Amino acid sequence: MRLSRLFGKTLRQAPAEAETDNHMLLLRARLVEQLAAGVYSWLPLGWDVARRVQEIIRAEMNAAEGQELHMPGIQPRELWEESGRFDTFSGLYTLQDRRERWMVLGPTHEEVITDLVRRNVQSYRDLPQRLYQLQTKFRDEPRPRGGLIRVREFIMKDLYSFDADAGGLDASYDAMVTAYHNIFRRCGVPVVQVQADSGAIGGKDSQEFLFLTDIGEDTALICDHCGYAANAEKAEFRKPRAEVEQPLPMEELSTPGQKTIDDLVRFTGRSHARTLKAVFYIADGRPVFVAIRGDLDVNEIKLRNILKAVELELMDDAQVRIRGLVAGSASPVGLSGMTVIADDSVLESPNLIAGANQPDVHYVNVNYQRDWQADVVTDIALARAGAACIRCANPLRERRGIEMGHVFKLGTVYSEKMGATFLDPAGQAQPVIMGCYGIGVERLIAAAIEANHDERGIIWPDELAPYHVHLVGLNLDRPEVRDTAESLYRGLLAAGVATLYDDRQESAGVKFNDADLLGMPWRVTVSPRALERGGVELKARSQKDPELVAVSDALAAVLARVRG
RNA sequence: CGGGGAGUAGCUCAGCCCGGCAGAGCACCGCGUUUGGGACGCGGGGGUCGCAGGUUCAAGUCCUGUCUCCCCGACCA
Repeated sequence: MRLSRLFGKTLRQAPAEAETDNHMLLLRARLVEQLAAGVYSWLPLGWDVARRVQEIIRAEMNAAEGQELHMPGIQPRELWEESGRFDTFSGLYTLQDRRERWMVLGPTHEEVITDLVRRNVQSYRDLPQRLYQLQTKFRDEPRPRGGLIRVREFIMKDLYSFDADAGGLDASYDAMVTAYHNIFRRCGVPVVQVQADSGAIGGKDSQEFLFLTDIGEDTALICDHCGYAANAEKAEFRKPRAEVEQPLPMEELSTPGQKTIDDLVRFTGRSHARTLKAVFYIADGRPVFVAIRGDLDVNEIKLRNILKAVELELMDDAQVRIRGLVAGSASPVGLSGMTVIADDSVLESPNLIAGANQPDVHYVNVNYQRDWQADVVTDIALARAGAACIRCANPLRERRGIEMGHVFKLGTVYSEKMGATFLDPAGQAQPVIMGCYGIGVERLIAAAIEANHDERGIIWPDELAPYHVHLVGLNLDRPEVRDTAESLYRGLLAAGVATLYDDRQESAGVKFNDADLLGMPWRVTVSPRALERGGVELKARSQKDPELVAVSDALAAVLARVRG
């Protein structure tokens, strides 16, 4: 490709909306252009990268016995009602056709693939199946952000596995995990595999592949000692033990003006772990009282899962008053009329300080079971940096990360609801056991740039580079330069090397800066200065200084490096 | 949805407080001189100042409404 003909000129200044390095580089190099919030066009150079990423994904999916197919973006609402997700999947794009029939723009394809499988799989002999596609997804995100990091329309690789038994699912899942590591390695993006919450997709086990970076919107907790790693949404940890004491009689304590846990700690001189924190939520319209030890915070994802709630929000002041709760001194003691969820930290923590549900009064020596009970006692605590690893008790490290891929063991949640069954060897109908596995292409490319750039521009990993050689001609008005450059260009093309030839009438500075910005792995410079020294210059994007190769050997030398 | 910020040329922004000829740099076009890390001279093209309404002799500037975009949070894969 001649750079003079390439659609889209590089930008010296990034548009104001870009804040992260990858976003600025995507825009400056003209890989993408924004059309609306979270909606982007791929320009030719960017689309070339996107195609290469998709080819890597295809190769790895095929190697893992995946079969590619392609499903519709427009899906009938009824399918989503069958799975129960029409009302629960937030951000679903819906539309009506001319006969006023409701349709959904697919944000994911569990429903459609399960429908396909129930029509086409009858016997255990038809299993396993691993079916995937590279397809455009639509999600009406509450807040698109970070350039390509969170968008409303994007290409996703989604593979769905169908197995006859749990062992089959494990094999499919493991094959995908291996393939994912291969994909991210080939794209130059380091990842850590973490335990994850399965969210709106459903199912039991799920893991995410996080690219650790300060610009990430997820939080990972990592144990460097034993290797435990989990998304903060899911992370478990060993809670600090309470002091062992005999339960003492519960008493009132006058606490004028003391409202927060911190107030109580200062006022009483007791530690945070000796207090009981109360938080109130509305879960799908129902009031919920949550109690947790004062040194811990509520993990709202865990809480939502316990409640099986779609919407979970903190009560506002008016609702708190209506329910008869006293903010700042709310108490589970004597509480009735709402669901009470307690973190298991309260079980073996005797003699806590809790609210008394009257202003300026707290109770001391509150003990679970004797003084109050919850409807559910379980782990609903949020893990933080320094918390003790659930496996080995060493302190966890907290890092931000971007979710590059997510794998789920769905089990039979969809196959049971949608009647996707097969006959086992005994002739019994069984629900198909499913898994699903997703990678976002846009996000992967953004991460690849974030992980592979310097202050001058992108440094493409070999497999993603839209061109492998960036051929720079300086002073192309001189015949010996032009002839050498043109001849090299033709030679590279004939040898099948993807080459971007900067044939513009621009100064050396402009051309070198664009070469660094665009980030092709190899730069070949043809100039009067180099020719006088008997050759052309060859430099890797990652190297500082070029080497000189003889004109007669130039083509062979470049080919050796590029293919090396 | 809550909080904050911004919409003026393709990009970055000034002008708005204090109403009075729409500007700069980069980019673009022409001519010439240049060419090893974002050259220079001369000449030129490009704007319903997000949109609607209002106030005024006069609105980019003041008022009201509205839309869009960005950031933080909520939420979400």
